[in-house]
This record gives sequence, structure tokens and C-alpha cells, in this order.
Amino acid sequence: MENKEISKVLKLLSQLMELHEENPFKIRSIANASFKVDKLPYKLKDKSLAELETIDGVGKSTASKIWELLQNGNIEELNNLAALTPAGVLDMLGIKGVGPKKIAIIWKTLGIENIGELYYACNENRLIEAKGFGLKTQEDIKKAIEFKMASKGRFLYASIESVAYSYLNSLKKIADKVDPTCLIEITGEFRRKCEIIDKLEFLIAGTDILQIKNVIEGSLSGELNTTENSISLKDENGINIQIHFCNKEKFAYTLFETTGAEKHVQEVLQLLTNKDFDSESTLYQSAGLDFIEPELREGDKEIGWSKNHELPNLITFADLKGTLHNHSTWSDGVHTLEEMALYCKDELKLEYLGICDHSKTAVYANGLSIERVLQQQAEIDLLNEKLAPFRIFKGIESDILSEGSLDYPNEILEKFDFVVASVHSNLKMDEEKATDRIIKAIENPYTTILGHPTGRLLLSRGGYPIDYKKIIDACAANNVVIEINANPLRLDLDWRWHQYALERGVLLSINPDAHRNEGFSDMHYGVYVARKGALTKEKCLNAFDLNHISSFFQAQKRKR
DNA sequence: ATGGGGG
DNA sequence: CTGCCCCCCAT
Repeated sequence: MENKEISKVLKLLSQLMELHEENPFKIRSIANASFKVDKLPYKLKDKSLAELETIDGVGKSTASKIWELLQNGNIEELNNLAALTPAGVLDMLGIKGVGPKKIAIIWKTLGIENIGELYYACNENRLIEAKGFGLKTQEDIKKAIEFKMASKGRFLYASIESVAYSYLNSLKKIADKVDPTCLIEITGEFRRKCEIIDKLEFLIAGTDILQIKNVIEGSLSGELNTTENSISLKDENGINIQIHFCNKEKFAYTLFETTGAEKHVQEVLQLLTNKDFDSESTLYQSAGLDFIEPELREGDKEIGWSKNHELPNLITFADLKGTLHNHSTWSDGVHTLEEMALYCKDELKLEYLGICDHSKTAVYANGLSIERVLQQQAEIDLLNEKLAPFRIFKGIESDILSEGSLDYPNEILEKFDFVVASVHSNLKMDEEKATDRIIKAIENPYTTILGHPTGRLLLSRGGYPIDYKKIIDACAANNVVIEINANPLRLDLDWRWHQYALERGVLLSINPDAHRNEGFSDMHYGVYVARKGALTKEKCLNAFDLNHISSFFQAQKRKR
């Protein structure tokens, strides 16, 4: 069992304890342990009970609960509490903006036991009857539920990725038994690397396609919706699956047809005279087009580019020369600066690491006081001598405060090689205020990169409303780079705005926002969406080699 | 730990 | 209607 899972179980336990009004001190200690476990740099899996007790923030009683979890796969106390709690009440804990305190009131005084009833109660204006609730809260809850409902059956690319490949493998195994020469591919949104997947689609082609289809159909469980050339279903995890079938001669064509967004497919179809192709490249060729990568097939500018032989050379993971915006143990990261630097240097073969721990306002994330900034920079100097020619750049993720200023006085900001400016607090501003605030930060001469421009968390909360054009224009005017936050929950700046930024001459940077070494690989997801946005390596800051980015940072300092 | 929002 | 305190929640 991974630490992350242990942490989640403990969190749930603390929430259930709170829901059932247990001793607040006990609740606090479990919640605290949950947080600590998540931040441990080593795995708890094989630890002994005695070892568990030595962990900072984990006492005797909590240690025995973790031990119980590791041994039995569950905790009795948790089971007991869960048995006393309707499943719908547990679901309600997942609504943004309502914690266990509010849920307890909703459940116990209003008798509401699931999300559907809660939504109904909001519409009937019944929530305001409860103490501590008013019109505003009721509206917020209603909106949060609507957001949640809209996410049903939709999944993050990253969270569905392994599922997609295991489907691919098992489908292939089944189809191979009937026809070892069959062809199979993932298609649809997943092939286009969309950040959110509504439906996983596969395409299978073979000589006797009916027979393959029958065998596949027999292997699937659940409610199937079958047409002449496809099977659709919702699987046990609530994922919508569609499997397309075609004859081998139609494989390339059907792959093309099922991959692209509707608009793209229609536009290409206008240019086609037949449907038999041995590959997608010959298909595009016969339409008079250069081959268009699946990621780009959204029906935007790609066909025009393709016609004029102007398709951009999309960035790849291998083009990345370094990584910017990462957190170490100096703030809320799990690995030390040196561990992260060595990992980047030796495992990822990168040329540089930009470290951007949290700034002082982010106390909850152990943000750096001025003294600690200086201490960290001294450590960086030492590591840079030791690891040369590898380079650690001194950065900071500076909070953008409510009025748009950065979090340190200029004398301190002066000491950084670069500054990522991000909003972390006061997220509920209206568009005008939020935009003004961010523009003020962009105009700050110390700002190098604008971090996660909207603060969105995919499938869980929308970002703060911003005027994208104004923000991007301000970045262009002030020579500020925009981050593509590569965390699969964020992917912010959204790829739909990449072209606008690039047209204005704004550089983008694929930043993993890593809080541990494994987090660097999120840059893959950043690359996927950057490709959808048609980013090239020339316009990606962290695809600059060490020399190039050093002189870029040097040039930026002339703004100051 | 704090600050904002709501009651 | 405002000011104030208290609570909840998010980061």
C-alpha cells in the first residue's frame, strides 16, 4: 500500500470522526498524521509497528491504526464509523466548499443523505433553515454540486491512462485469438491527448470482423449498446467505452474518422474522394494535406497550416532541457534540493533545475521567510559548485497578494534568477478584479513567469475568471513568460489559448510544479497539451539549453 | 497559520 | 443597516 493511499484512509477516518462528533483532539491527531504520511520521502509499507511510532507527528495510537491498515487492509474503527454513515453522506464530503462540519448539520438536522437530495433542498430553499447556512452558502453549494455533476463519467487523462492501455491489451488478446492479424488502436479523445476524457474509444480491424465483434461482445459485462459497427458500454468504474469495428481495408480511414474532432473530420472529408488508404499519411496526402498529428485534429487552424505546408514542428519531451517551478523540502516538497538536482541531472539528463519554493505568505505550505530564502540560496551556491556544469536556478513561487503585489521587498526579489508569480489566495474575485490583480503582478519588473494563470483544478473547480486576452497582452507587453502548469489537474494555461499567446510573441514554459521527484514526469502531460496548442521548442522556455536560458534570465534582469 | 467569507 | 464576533473552509 502506497503512502498516498494510507494518507487518504487517515483523512477519511478523521472526517468520519468529525462527522460523528468525536474528540476534537483525536480528530486533529489523525488529520495531522494523514498530512505527515503524505509528505514522507520513504514508503511505510514494510515498516514495523515500532518504526511507525517513531515518525514525527504519528503517536502510539495512530501508529497502531496505520499498522492495522497495513496488516489487514482496513481499520476497524473506520469500518465501524463507515457502517454508521450512509454512502451518500460520504459522497457529500466530496463537494467543494463544504467540510465535515456543514455536512454533519445537513445530514443530522435536515435529514439529507445524498447529493441528489441536497441539490433538491437547495432548489427548494430549504438549506437556509439550518443554523450556519444562508443564501450565499446555499448558492455556493448548488454551484459546487452542478460542477460535480458535470464531471460525472469524465476523467482526467492522467487518471485514465493506465486503464486505457490495459483495455487495449486485453482487447488485443481476445481479438488475436480470433484473428492474429487483427489491428487495434486507441482512438478518439484519448488519441488526441485531450486533458479530460469523456469516452475511451478503440478501433479494431480484421478479416472477419463480425466474428471478432461477437467474441469481444461476449467478453464484456455490463449494459452493452451494440450497433452494426460498434459496441458502447459504461464499465464498472463509470467509464464510457466505445469499441469500433471495421474491415482491414478501412482501418486507416476509420482511425482517421474516429480520431479527429467532428469539425476536423468534416473539413478533411471535403477534400477526399475515396476511403481506401493503407495509412493515415496517405489519406492526408490524397487530400492534398501534410500529415496532421492527432493532437492537433481539433478543427481549428491545423488544416490551413497543413495546406500551406506550415504545420508547426510540435514540441516533444526530448526537447526539454530543464525544468522550472519545483518545490523541495524547503517548503512543502518531499525531496531535498540535492535529491531533486541529482535526479534531474542523472536520471532525467536535464541541464538545469529551477527551484521555486513557496513564498512567505504561504505559511500553510511552509513558505520561505526572508532569512530562509538567503539560507536556501547559500545552499544552491554550494550545490552548483558541486554539480557543475549542472545548474540550479534560484527561483521562488511568489504569491500574488490580493492587490497584485509580490510577496517580498525588491531587495529580496533582486536575489532571484527568476520569479514565478502565482495566485493562491482570495480565489473568488470577479473577472475585473482578478484580471487587474494579475496584470499588476505581470507589470512587476521582477516577474519572469506567470504561474497557473487561472488556478483551475480540472473536474473539481473552475479557475478564477480572467480576461485571457488582456492577461496575455500584458505578458507580451512586459516580456513575461506564461506557465503551462503540467500537473494533470491543472494544465493551465489551457491549450486553447496557446496560439493566441504565441501569436503575441509570448513564450510558454512547461512547468511540472513537482513536489517530489516523481512529479517531474508530469511534464509529459504538459507536453501533450502543449502539442495541442501547437507549441514548438523554439517558443518553450524550458526547451532552451543552459546557455540560452542563462542569457534569457540575464536579459530579463534589465527590466528591473 | 491566516485570511476571507458568511451568518 | 452597520459593526462585530464566531465559525468554517481553503490554501
